[in-house]
Amino acid sequence: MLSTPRLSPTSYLVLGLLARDGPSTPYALKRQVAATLGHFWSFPHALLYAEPPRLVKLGLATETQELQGRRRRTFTITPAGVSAVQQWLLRPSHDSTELRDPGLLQLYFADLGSAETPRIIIREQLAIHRAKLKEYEERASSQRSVRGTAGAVGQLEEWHGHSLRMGTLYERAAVAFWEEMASETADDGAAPGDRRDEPLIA
Amino acid sequence: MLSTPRLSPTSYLVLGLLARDGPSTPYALKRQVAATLGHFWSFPHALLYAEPPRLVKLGLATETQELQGRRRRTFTITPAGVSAVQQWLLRPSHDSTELRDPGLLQLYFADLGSAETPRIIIREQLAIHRAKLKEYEERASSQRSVRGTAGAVGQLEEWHGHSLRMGTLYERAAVAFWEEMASETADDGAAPGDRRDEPLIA
DNA sequence: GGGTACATGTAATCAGTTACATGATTTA
DNA sequence: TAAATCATGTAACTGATTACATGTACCC
Repeated sequence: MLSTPRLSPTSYLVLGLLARDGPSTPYALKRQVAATLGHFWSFPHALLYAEPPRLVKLGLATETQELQGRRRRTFTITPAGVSAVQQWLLRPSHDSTELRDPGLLQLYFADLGSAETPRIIIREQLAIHRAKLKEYEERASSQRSVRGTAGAVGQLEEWHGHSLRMGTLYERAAVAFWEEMASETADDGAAPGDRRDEPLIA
Repeated sequence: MLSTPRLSPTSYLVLGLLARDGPSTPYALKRQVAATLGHFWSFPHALLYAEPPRLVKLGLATETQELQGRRRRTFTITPAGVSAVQQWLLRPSHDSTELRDPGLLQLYFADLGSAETPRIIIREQLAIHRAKLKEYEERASSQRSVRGTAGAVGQLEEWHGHSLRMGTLYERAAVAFWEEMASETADDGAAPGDRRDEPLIA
């Protein structure tokens, strides 16, 4: 397989799902994504309808369509597709993580607002990230309890769980970050720039 | 100011920089971004050339161009632009953080490769994130030492520092995550799915 | 004075996003 | 059977990415 013109993360997402779950409709992909990576890496459903046809054009998948009823389109990965994923798996992604946080962007510009602006932003973001963290942790504990009754889960689910674990760790870091911001901005009247670093021996 | 048609994060980035730094060329914006948010939220330079003209069309900025030499284009924020930023600052961003990590995507599909695939991915990602973390921490400590000699820095630089601090926290979380993955995959022969959760009392 | 790195910009493409639209199923 | 929700898809737009291209300053 000579280098197919650069595939995007979206391409590999779709290829990977097709490889793992077998022939799928875009809707099935959507479901799968929403339950896992979709929590912190959004792939709007239109993307998952648009990507498979691209893969077909590249010979990495094939398409069949129902003739009656919903006329669902089902996509199947080709051997070329499988080998594309496998090669990609072994090619280290040097593209670094994109951490696109609108709240952080606001904080970055907080000095352009009024004196209360930073506090408002921080309070909001703290609430948002705490909620998200809680959601992750609840999901994790419900997973665990299912496993508790049913015994060990397969390796597949375990890998799925990993992505959420990263999400959890990120949210924990985010909560810690915003809490730190909150304490620096606590209304002792001092603006963040006024304090010393390491005010206490850590 | 009636609702300008939805502005993107990029719009606010540019508006914010124009508001803070005064009239700027796209190149100046590029420099500024590269030194701060650009570390974890990429804004390719072409974007920073494309966005200001959009803002001009919306009446949020104005443009002047040198007539000789490099014919640089300089953009200035308008009062409408300033008020747009300020309103945005007070409107909580409910859009949640996008955490787009290609390495994590690979891990998610690691089971599609060979038996060694997970280990390879994990090793690579661990190296990458450790390097990035080190870079952040060195940058932070050099900042501190500058401050140590020159006294307190302005509030501006402090806010700038915040974004990098979030970057640092994220990288720490990432390193912790990949280390955890590494230890789960340590070659005791067990695949991750085979182990119990909480094998030891933590 | 020639090379190298910085500075500056545009054009073409393509991916991602929003919006729209409708068919099928479930539930009240 | 009406309402609500799930399922399925397309079209239009526009923002993001890549690639190209050239000018200017600095270094040896």
